[in-house]
Amino acid sequence: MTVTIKDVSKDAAVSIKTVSRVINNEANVAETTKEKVLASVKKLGFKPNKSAQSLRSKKSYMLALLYDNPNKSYLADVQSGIFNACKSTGYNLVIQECDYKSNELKTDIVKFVEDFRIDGLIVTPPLSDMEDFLQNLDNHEIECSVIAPSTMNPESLHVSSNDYEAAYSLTSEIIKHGHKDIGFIKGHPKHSASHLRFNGFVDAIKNNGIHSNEQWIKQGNFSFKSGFDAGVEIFHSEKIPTAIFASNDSMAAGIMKSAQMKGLQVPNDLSLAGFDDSPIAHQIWPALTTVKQPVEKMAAHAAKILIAKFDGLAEQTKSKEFKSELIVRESLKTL
Amino acid sequence: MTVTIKDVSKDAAVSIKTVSRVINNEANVAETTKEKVLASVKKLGFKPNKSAQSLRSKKSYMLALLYDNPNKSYLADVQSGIFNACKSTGYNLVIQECDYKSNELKTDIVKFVEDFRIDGLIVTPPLSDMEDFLQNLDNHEIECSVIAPSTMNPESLHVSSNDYEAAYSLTSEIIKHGHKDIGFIKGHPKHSASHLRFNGFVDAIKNNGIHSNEQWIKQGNFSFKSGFDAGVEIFHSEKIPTAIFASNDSMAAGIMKSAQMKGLQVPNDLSLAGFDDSPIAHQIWPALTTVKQPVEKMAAHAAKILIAKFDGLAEQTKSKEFKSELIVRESLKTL
DNA sequence: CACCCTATTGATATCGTTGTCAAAGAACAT
DNA sequence: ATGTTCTTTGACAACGATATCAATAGGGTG
Repeated sequence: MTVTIKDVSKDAAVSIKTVSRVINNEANVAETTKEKVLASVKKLGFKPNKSAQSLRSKKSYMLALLYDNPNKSYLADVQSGIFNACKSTGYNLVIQECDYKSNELKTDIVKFVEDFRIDGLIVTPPLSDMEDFLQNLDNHEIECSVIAPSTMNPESLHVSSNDYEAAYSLTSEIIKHGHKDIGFIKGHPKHSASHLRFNGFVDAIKNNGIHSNEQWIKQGNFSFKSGFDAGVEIFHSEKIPTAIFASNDSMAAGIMKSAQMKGLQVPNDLSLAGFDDSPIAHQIWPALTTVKQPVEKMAAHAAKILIAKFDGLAEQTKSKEFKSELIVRESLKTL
Repeated sequence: MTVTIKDVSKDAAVSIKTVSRVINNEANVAETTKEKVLASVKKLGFKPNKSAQSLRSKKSYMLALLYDNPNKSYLADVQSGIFNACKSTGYNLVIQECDYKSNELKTDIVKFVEDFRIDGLIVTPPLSDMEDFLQNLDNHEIECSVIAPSTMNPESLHVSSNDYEAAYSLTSEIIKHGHKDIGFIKGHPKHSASHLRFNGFVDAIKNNGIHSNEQWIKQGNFSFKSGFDAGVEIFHSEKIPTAIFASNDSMAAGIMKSAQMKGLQVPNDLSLAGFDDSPIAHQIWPALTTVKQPVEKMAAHAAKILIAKFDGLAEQTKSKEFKSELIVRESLKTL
């Protein structure tokens, strides 16, 4: 019925151990033997039994995605990227939602990994920004690949994006459109991306000789509501900015709502920019000027380097920084 | 180190087979023996090894989610529900993206299930509407639980929502607000939900003695763009409706954009309603009147009844219809 | 009391792989 | 020719659970 390693070994007239060596790409197998075995594998349509491999080798062939991020679109992209990377590797993905504020987080995750014998973790913000959490994983010798960590340990596996540069260039773009009175909504303080984006904004402002108004700089948390609230506050002040840069699209949408409720027209009375290019960016009117990160590619790469570490692939799969892309849409007007 | 069934059997002074019987809830184990074993299991913190179970019992303890749906928010909710249902059961979820238009879909999925020894499938729209696809799974004796199927075979496992009733009552609500000139944007023709929603609309219109204008009824496909295009067409006609009911929120957002570009104010010049209560529904201004389905709960139930079938749980977990909730927001105005 | 039946329990084979270790052969140095 | 090392290969045990089937104990029946 189902074809096993034994069938292959008979067909190829070698021992089962030799077949095992071939399918695991082990060294010291004669080239001719290898070909013979591979031919039989193909002919019989042999697929190694995951459970048996897993049982004997004490590997689960399962990666886990750790997240605590309410952004569904981001999560979907991350997942999609990882799945694609896993597709032909024999690894599977399980998803684990976390609570980054929980006191038991560290022990819970260690327990989770041990209970399910997870081979490796892929960690997303804001968990990727928690030094002690990552350190704890390291102490327990749990392999992981980190997406957008705050500090990039050259030893650890990670992928990052150029948030600082992207925020800098988006800010410059806003300035190029003639804006001098620019507000900024910060992201969730626990996400390192928030600080990178803010720093990019501040430096661009400074280097263009523009003075920033503290009243127009508000703390948000990446949620629509926090953007809305920030907007309400800003539009309540005596003088309002001509442009606002929100650290993500949800908050930008929140600002747009508060502006429209106040009777302000975007972009005529107020220019607006977001970050992430989430679906909402082009589903509202006017569509948002924003920055698109290759989230899916980043996640795929994070998975690839993790798997490469397990399977010892010689490929040049290393930690890497990805470039974002500026997307200028209707919400930004030239003064 | 890791504690096995052997350790438990020693500790409880019974055979390993008896331990196995207890952890699998098999019949014919004396109550006292059972308690003794469970005490040891707890004391030692024993967790059965998935791979070993899987190898011997020829079950993978893996469910797969089949989808071909661009709606990330819907997908995230479905996943989330399934994960919650799996949490304490020992089952894991793998996600499989499909192309419902592919000719090889049927064979690909059968191959996928056999290769990975998937125990059961959870099928989402539009795959759940493809009779022959489902029939093929049945022919291959592949277990599955279907979310929102077009025809509800009482033998099959499924969960459904009351799309027809919800559309009927949302339409009635619009009418109650004084609207008589109402447009409708149909959803993707391959989704049975599209027809249910349309039928609900049509019947509500009829039963309230209102005449529908064919020009205001457009075919969409659930995408933002199709809504936008439909809006452009409708607003191009000599007389425009006072309200439009779009079969989902994305399309409603598309209409809103086209309305705003045409200089029409929502809800003053045009009332709008969507369906799904996706994030965008409250992230645009004015926020959308819509219908919220308990997607997460539905998906969780779909997983539960599937798992119950495998594990033979006696619970009253059966196919079930879930009720939707009407959410009235700013986009609907009383004339 | 002998007999049968049922409920409970355990000894052992088994699932399909990889790990261990030793053997055989090739290659090379002495 | 002999010893040494390295490459290639295979026999068999092991991973940790469940399946099979037989053994035992207890209860009811004639």
